[in-house]
Amino acid sequence: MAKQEEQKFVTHITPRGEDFSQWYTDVILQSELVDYAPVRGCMVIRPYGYAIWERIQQEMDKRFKATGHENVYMPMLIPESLLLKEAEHVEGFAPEVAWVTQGGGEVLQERLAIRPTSETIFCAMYSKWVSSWRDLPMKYNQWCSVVRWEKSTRPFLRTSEFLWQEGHTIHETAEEAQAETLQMLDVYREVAETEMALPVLCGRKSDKEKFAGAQATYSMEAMMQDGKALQAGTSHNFGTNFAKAFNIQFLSREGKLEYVYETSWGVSTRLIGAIIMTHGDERGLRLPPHIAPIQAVIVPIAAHKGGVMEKCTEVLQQLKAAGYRVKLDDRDTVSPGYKFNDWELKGVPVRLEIGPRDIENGVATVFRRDTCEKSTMALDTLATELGGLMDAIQQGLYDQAQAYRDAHVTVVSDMDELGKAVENGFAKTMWCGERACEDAIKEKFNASSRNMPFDQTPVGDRCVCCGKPAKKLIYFAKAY
RNA sequence: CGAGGUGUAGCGCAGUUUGGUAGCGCGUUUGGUUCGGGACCAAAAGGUCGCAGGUUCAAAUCCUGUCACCUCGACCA
Repeated sequence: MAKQEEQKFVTHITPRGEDFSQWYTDVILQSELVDYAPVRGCMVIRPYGYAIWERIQQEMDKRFKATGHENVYMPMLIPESLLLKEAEHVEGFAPEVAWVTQGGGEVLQERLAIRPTSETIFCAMYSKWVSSWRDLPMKYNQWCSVVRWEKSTRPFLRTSEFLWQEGHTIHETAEEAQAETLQMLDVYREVAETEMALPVLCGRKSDKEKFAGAQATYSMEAMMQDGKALQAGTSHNFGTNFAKAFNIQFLSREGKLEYVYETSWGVSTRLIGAIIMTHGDERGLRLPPHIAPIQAVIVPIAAHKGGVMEKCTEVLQQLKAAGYRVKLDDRDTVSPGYKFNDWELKGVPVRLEIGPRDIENGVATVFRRDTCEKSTMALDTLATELGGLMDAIQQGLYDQAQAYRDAHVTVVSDMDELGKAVENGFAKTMWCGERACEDAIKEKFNASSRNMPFDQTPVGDRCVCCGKPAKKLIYFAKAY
């Protein structure tokens, strides 16, 4: 296609290569995922954006249930005294907590925190609910929003209030808690890879980067198209830290009073940001078929002509019956060309054009969003052929993202190389395990340690920063 | 909190240097013709120029103050 023609499609989005932030903002606003709220640092999630979140919820929830978890709901307001019980936890969250100090015209005796996370209130309830080893494990999850008063915000990636899921579990033994921690990280990885087509790097966080109050934090890290890292999900093992602070005890099989072992894990609407910044292109979003709220859109051509709308409706019913999420764009106020661009911007994986010419030939013109290629498919076998196409798009997006990620991970062994590597991706390197070296890298390159992968096959024997004997294989990157 | 920037129609902006009738593009409304890659013609609606003072015959424009938002740092999923 000629260059000028190509340009026509994207006149209203800042080209991705020029200013990635601006591209991101243009895409999320113009595809009607979000709008800015009249509240500091908050966003409004519009129907199309929320539909993506619902898809993620469905996929996650399915797996939570399958691994024996149940959904509950905890209050949004947490008494200050409760929040203060675990010292590290308070220290970590205090600066970004929002407080309620009065209600109904009265000043409260004890101010209430708007939850920045719900460990404390889950702990308060668990201490009440557990008395015997027979009560364990307790594996609860909640879908809710939390508030963190961040200094700077960006839709989906960091907002003052955000939607998420937080699982909180308590167990009889350390081994069980560790297994739960790793299992849930693996659930996240599996959903990210198979449903969202996001390749992720899983591993353990350094002590500097771990969750406030955790014994160990594990994360999955995704790479955005500007080379920056996005922490896409975390799973924490608290050991007995919180149990001791909140006095969550049970009588063991041996009749002894013991503390429970606790975990928590969460993913947020940040995942939507990850999908956008991983798969998006010059025309806007590209949604993987598995999580796309609309998998195929039917655009009638010359809709006023006899038989066109009838055929479109027929195909709609046929595909719906086959289990696809399909939409017929029957707006009569805009031209087909406008619709093409509109749905491409919104990332719908497949577009079916049906006009007089197609009907005459018994076909639909099929446009796939990932490659922007057009072909035709026979109308009578459309429902089955579409399945193969969806799979190809799902896989294509994953492969493309993985190839990009792999091409932007650089193995480095000294600080100069590390500095260059984090300019356009991740640095994979060796580390002595000292906080001082992480601080130095942060100071020098504004990059942080992402995680230490489970596969610790060394790429050297010296710390990239201090040169002392290395203890860990680790990733460094600039992060969102 | 440090440094920079921006506030004019629903959105994006011009106008501010040199004070003098409030402008443009997109969108919206109505009618008509169109419909295989962001259609066209005609008509119309839409503004306390962020807010408060001041200077002036006259302020979007000059002066003072103030508020909000954005970008980059520090902090974070």
